[in-house]
Amino acid sequence: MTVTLSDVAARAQVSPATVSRVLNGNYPVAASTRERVLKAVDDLDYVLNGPASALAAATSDLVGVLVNDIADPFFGIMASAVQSEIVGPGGRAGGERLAVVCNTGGEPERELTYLTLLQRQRAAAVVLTGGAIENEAHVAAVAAKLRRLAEAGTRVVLCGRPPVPGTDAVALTFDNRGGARELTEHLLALGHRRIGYVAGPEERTTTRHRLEGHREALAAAGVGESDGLVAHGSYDRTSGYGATAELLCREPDLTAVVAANDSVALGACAALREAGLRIPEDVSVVGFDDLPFSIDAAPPLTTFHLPLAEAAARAGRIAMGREAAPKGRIVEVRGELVVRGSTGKPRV
Amino acid sequence: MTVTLSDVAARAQVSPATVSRVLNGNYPVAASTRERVLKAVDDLDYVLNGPASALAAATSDLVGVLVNDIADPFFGIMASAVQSEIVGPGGRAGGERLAVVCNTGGEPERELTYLTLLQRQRAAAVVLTGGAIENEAHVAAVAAKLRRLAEAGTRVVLCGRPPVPGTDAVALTFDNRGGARELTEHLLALGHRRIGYVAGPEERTTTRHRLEGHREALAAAGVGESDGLVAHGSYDRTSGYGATAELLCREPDLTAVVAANDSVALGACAALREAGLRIPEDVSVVGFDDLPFSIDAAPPLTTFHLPLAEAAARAGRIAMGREAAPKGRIVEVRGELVVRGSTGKPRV
DNA sequence: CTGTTAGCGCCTTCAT
DNA sequence: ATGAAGGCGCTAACAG
Repeated sequence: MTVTLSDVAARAQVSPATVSRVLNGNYPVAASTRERVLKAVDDLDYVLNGPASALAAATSDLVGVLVNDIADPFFGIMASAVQSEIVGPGGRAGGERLAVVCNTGGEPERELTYLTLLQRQRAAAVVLTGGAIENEAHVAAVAAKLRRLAEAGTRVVLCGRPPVPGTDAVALTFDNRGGARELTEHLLALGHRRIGYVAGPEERTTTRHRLEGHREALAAAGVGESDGLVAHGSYDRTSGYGATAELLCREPDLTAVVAANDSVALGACAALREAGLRIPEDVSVVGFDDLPFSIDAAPPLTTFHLPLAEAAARAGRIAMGREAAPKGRIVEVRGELVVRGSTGKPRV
Repeated sequence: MTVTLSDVAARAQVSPATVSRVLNGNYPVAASTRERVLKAVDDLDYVLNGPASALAAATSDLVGVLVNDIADPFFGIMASAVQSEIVGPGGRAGGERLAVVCNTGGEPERELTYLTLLQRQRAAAVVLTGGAIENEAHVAAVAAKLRRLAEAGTRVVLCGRPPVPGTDAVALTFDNRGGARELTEHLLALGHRRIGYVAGPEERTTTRHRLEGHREALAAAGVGESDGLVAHGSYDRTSGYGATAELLCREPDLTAVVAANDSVALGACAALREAGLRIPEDVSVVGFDDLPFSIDAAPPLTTFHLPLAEAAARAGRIAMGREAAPKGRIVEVRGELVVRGSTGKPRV
């Protein structure tokens, strides 16, 4: 049989209540008593029953982290940072709190399913990372879920996505629009005029904001954009490869490609190389996010650096109530243009 | 107040037990009754109380995944694959089961702490990924913990680490020794004789096995290895950069560098380039794992491909009892040498 | 197929 | 500072 609190109590010759108090450390207990209890715990190799505690106390030490795909470093970095900040009351790392990572794959239903599952677990907090899906019905459904979670005492923080109307979830947004603008301005300044854009999936805030930034820069420079120069795909290398090949077909005179993110940019580079084009001599390429591998790519990627780990760490602290929520409950996290070898003057 | 099972029962005019049965779907219930219950659930926006269920049923739908660092794609890929296979009884993806990702940072105490926390949660299964720490006391402690978990009904699967003596945890091991041997043989066949080795942290099975494979190849070729040609560090780019610079100092005539993994290899490449050496004309470099970014590196990395996602998916299925454990409870996952642009003949 | 009856193991007032 | 008692919300026999 599994050993329970009362077993420990019996062995330590105290009441179960006392053992509970020692274990939770949130109530005065005589030092000598504590010793005895701790010894009994040790002797019996006792481990608290989480579900029972959670049921009785009506709270759990689970923290949900929603990501599109944890295999993508963009999300891995954020998940890691959140995790490092959700240490328990003791303060020791690897502490009491457990991170529940949920791969939504960017699918609306799974996002909702996981939110429900987290609610079911009575999660202490939930951090939603990455861009949101921009579908009216879905946004409303998410808002409703977040409201329920909040009512149940779960703190909700968004990291990398815009605030959800109708909720008071804290939002740390990324400067997607500004970053994209800077990247395109960089290309324009170099003299590029025929610029292709490999966008992410439609109906995503990240996709839209980055594309808007790009268009703002073009408009400001008085450069018209033919729609033929934008191709949508998913946020991965394969998609970048395919979309770029397609773009090249439609517009062989392209001198630059703006990619939705770094992975897409690498796919774009591969496609360009296969078409016999050199980077950046023939075509310049820019990414977005500045993931660790960007600096080691061939050539190193010009991109927009997002402080993912810092932002997610902050999200984690806010989720834990260890840091006050920002004024107005929303903050934009700034990034920074990083110029490397993948961009240069256009060929003549 | 939060709505409970009995509220639903009352509204549907059935007993709580019946509601439980339709919600768990593991017991015959009349279609009409089910309808009524489901409607009540919907009307009331009812969400099951996970801790309460777990307590009553003595099992939870939490699955632990231990990783060194989820920000590292090596672990991210495995965590993602495990996650995709732990769908609940319903079979629908994004199902009932939740993955608890635990970043141990490769620290022994945190590994034990998380194992205890998972035991506390009455996790349905635990998957331990990546190499293990080779410290006698720690191995014994882990073995004891795994035994307790198993006793409590938690299925334990190791993915990428050797079996733990004294437990009957299923182990999917990686062919680290064979892979390293093949990589070094590849270099030897090209004519290299002065080969540096940038190893991972000491006291890790992965580090030791890879180093052993390397030495086997050298020995088989009758090439002596001076200890000055091995440098230890952690499994990341920075460490690879530093260790390579150091190696270069000790042995400027190096014609090849074997790195502990792909990230380390990229760091090595950076260090070599900064020393004015071309890859592979002056120095060849090989990595290990074949992470996605390896193909886009400059130059593309020659490495040893490990089917991480497949292996972890299998680990996930075994952990869920959806796939039978292999004979003898241990299987070696094979990899494959991938020759790319980072290796060539040594300079003359 | 459905209702009744006991707990699951712990936390938490309320006393002492 | 400690003990006693009730209940958190659900599941799992057991009847019927």
